Amino acid sequence: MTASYAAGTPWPRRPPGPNRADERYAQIYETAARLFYEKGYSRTSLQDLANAVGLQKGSLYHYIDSKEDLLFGITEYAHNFFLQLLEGVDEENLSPLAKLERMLRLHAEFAAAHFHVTAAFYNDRSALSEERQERVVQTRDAYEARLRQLVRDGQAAGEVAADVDPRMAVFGVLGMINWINQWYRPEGRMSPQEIATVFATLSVRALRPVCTCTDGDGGRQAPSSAKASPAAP
Amino acid sequence: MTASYAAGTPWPRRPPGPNRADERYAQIYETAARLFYEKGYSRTSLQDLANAVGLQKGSLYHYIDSKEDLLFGITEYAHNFFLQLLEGVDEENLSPLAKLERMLRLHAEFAAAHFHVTAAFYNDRSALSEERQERVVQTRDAYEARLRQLVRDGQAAGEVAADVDPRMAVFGVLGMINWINQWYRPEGRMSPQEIATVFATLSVRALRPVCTCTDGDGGRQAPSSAKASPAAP
Amino acid sequence: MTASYAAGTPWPRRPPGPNRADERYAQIYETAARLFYEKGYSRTSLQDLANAVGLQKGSLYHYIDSKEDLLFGITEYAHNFFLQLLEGVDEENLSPLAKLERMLRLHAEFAAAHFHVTAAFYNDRSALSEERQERVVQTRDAYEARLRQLVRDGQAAGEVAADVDPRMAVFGVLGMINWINQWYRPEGRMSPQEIATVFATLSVRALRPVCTCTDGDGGRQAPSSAKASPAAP
Amino acid sequence: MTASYAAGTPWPRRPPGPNRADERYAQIYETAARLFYEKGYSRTSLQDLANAVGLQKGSLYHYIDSKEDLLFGITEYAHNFFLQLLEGVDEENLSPLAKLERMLRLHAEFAAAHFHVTAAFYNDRSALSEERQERVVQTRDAYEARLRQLVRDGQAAGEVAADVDPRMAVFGVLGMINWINQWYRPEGRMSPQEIATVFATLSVRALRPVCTCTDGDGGRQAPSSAKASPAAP
DNA sequence: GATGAATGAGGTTTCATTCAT
DNA sequence: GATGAATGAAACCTCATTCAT
Repeated sequence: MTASYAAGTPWPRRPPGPNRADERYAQIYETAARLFYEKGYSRTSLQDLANAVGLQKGSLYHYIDSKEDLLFGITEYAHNFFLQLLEGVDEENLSPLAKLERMLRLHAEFAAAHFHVTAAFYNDRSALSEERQERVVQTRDAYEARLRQLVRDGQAAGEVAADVDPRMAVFGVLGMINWINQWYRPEGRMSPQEIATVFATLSVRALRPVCTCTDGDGGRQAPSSAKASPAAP
Repeated sequence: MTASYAAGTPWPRRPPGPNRADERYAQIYETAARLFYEKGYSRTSLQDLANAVGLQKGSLYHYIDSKEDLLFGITEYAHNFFLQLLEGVDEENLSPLAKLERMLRLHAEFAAAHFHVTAAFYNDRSALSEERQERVVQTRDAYEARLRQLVRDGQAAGEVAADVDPRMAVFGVLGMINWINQWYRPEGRMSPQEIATVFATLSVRALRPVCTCTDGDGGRQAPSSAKASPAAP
Repeated sequence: MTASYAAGTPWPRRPPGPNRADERYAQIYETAARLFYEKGYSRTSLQDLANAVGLQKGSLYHYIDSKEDLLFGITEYAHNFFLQLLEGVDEENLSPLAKLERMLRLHAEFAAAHFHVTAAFYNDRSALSEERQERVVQTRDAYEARLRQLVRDGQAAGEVAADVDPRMAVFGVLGMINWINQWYRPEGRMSPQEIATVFATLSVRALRPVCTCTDGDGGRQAPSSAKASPAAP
Repeated sequence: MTASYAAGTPWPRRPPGPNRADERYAQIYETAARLFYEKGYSRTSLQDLANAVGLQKGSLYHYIDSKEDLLFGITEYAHNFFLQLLEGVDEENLSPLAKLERMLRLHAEFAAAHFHVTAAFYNDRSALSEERQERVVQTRDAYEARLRQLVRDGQAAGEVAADVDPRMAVFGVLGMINWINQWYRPEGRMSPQEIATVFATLSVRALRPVCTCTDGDGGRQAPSSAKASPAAP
């Protein structure tokens, strides 16, 4: 797997061969992703979509069988990304934390580059059929399990602080990344790759063992630590 | 402001005086928050809500004027929390990073304790009227600005690594926290306070200056740093 | 079972208790039965029905959950009739042919008195869900099997001509009766009971052993018989 | 008219001359008849038909001008049969009851051999234009009138029981025959001709004068007669 | 306070039909 | 002859909301 995720045309096509209608498919799915991002899946009507692509409402049904197909097609894009990510990363010969960092970087880059897609993936999953939700959830769970394992491996290797709770740590770094679609704008200052680097770095810093030396007070003055008792009830 | 956020009955009441119907208001708003969380605001019908509280659909209109009122009431709960958080934290005499850590801890505790509320706040904001959205966004922006300022202050004080981008850092820690509603379950192993402590700690560790000493390998093995060139195109 | 089939209000009611909306239910189902009879189920729109009962299209959904419910409710009327008919007739102490005649008479009377219902039952069954179709078909088959058995019993008792094929005979008499809805009009000359008597009599005459005596020419001039060779290919 | 009805290619053709596309016409009309039989005219879409014949929906319009054309073409097949039947039977020199038996036999044979056609003819007539319906109804009425006249002639000749109501008798025998499409299957035990013979025989037996002699108990034990008072309320 | 009938706008979907290619 | 994109009307259905009781 390369650093960038760019499957050719990710959207479903009905006729298998090359087809001059492929542009329409892409146009429809891309517009749908944008509208779902802007208003939410349920608040986007097919009338909205038809208007945006310049078709009649009914004409959309040449390209889809149901509105849910649109959402599913979009979530499949993300789903397939995670599947590839799961397969790809183990091929490389890296330390656990390096692997983790690599996965998070790729994930974050994808989350920014395809923020419409990840927004649909996370916000409107409940609009998919039970069956389809389960598929998505299974892959998501496998992905999270892989990340947790890397954290544990990193702890065994001394790369990750022993007091880190792998579950919490993974929830935390995923939150950072999956939150990107809430604020990212393509016209913004930073590219998806730059954002990915920043977040991968922040994640690694959060996980690494706490420095205990004295030449610098970074570690000492941390105003509280994981051992700190929780705030008063 | 105390460590825990617990405004008495946060839900709106139409008749201003005390009223034996207050329970109904609370029941309706709490049930709505749960349903919105489970299915999304738009996919939850007032019939669903009426069924869940044991009323007829029409009877709900004794308690609300519109469906949006429910969503607004719920988001107001979060909104008011942020307003209080903004006011409260400066009263304390703490270093910037300590203040930041305190805000994040309170925020995270709220995010877990009221995960239904924060989910509605972030996922269904686009269903509010323009006017109401703007109000919410303004407060959110003020909150984020305050956090960024604390990061910058921390950098000035040497508590926060100089190479941290305040915008990215704040987006990152907010993502961690606002993601809590995606995985938190009240019946889970950790209490909101414990979760809050963990995330506050992780955040602080991510922000603090990188340790450069040699007595310990925490710093050396960081597999990449913020200066690392982004992944290849 | 009495000779006439008159269950009080045959149409479904949602709230179980007595209800002032029962009239509406009856009005809607009766109008639906009439419209389905006139134009067929598929060619009758809910708009047609709404217009006919003076409601808005959407208001019909207070009384039904789907258009198919209307068809199902109507076919249930016939379905229940056949179930009662199956149970009821054996209680009487009659000869096989007398029982058969009694069932056919009751069936024919029902077919005329409720010609809207039987028309829907037979013409639009394919619009019901698979599940519901199967239910109906099972009962229909049980009913036909009972009639065939009565024909066979009649043959054993010498009441029915031995050369009669029970399957064909039952198909024939059912055809007679189920065809009633094609021509019956309530304002016509004959009442359902009169029609039922005529058809029961015709059926019995068709089944009885052929007379072979000579005092009368009834038997002799039958222009062909079951033994006649089929028409030329 | 021969005993079997087999007009060469009954389906309409647009280009009047002979044409290698005739097979397509036949295929389309026959498939349509089958589909209409299985699901009803209104519930069969042109997409269903196109799929079944291996064409695209739009391509059907090379062969038809409208969906109704298909139904009309099919009903015309039956319509023409009845016209031929009306013309043909009087040429023969037979007694009234023999003529009647002959017509019913031919009708029944047609009804079985072309059960798809007769099903469409009777079930979906209401989907034709007013004009076309009227044409069909006129022919049907003429046909029924001819049958009634034969019954009356048979009564005058003493071949048919005097107490038979010609209208009812004709409705009855037509019901038997027109019901055939509800149960006939080509792979069944009996051929259309055998079925036709059975039903013609049953009809004749039902109509003939009741035997009043004593050598045999066929007549005496008829459990009720046309004079019997109708069943109790 | 509560009901439930009724509304009316708008949602997703189907489908016969047209037409440029 | 055949395609398949596109249309537009109309279908079934949902639902927030109103209101007389």
